[in-house]
Amino acid sequence: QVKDLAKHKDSIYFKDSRCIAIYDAYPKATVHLLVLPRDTSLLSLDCATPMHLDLMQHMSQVADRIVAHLKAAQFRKLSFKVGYHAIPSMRLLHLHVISEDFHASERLKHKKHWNSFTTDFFVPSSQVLATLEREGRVVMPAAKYKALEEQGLECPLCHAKFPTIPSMKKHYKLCYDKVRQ
DNA sequence: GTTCTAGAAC
DNA sequence: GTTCTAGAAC
Repeated sequence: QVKDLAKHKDSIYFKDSRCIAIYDAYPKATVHLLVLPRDTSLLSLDCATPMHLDLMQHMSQVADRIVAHLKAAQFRKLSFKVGYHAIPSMRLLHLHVISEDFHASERLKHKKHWNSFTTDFFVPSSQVLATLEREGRVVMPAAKYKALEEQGLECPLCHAKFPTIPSMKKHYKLCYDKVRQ
């Protein structure tokens, strides 16, 4: 909820005239930040118009600069994703900046959590911008994305399937380290 | 988001 | 018996 942003007061990572980056209160990986527009009339991807392209491109650039900054400093071993949830949990547009070590967070507890960051439910910022530029709007079909959110657990690296979150995370830690070495 | 719990899976 | 999930209630 928008009111919950109040509790982020002490967790501002970056701020400029058009957007603000905060630490997610429930990080689903080692690093999990949100980039929010300061223009709170932009509530979701549904209401994004070509008028918002400039702002959303700026948010994307800020996210990319944050990733570069993190990788240059203490998180040089991590890789990151920058994107939007197709069906967001919070009202007010927010762009996720998240490291891909999803096995590392105790906050990632449920299948929906896993699927929301490892499947196409997570839509890269670049893809959203390209769609908005080409089509003038961003449509997220509810049925398609609900299905992605509810699907069985699958490793995004090797596509192996697992029945439970603990087994999924245990595998992913190994798979992630293997891909990385 | 959290806690609680029934029932499935192991 | 223990682990885990999903759904309800908050």
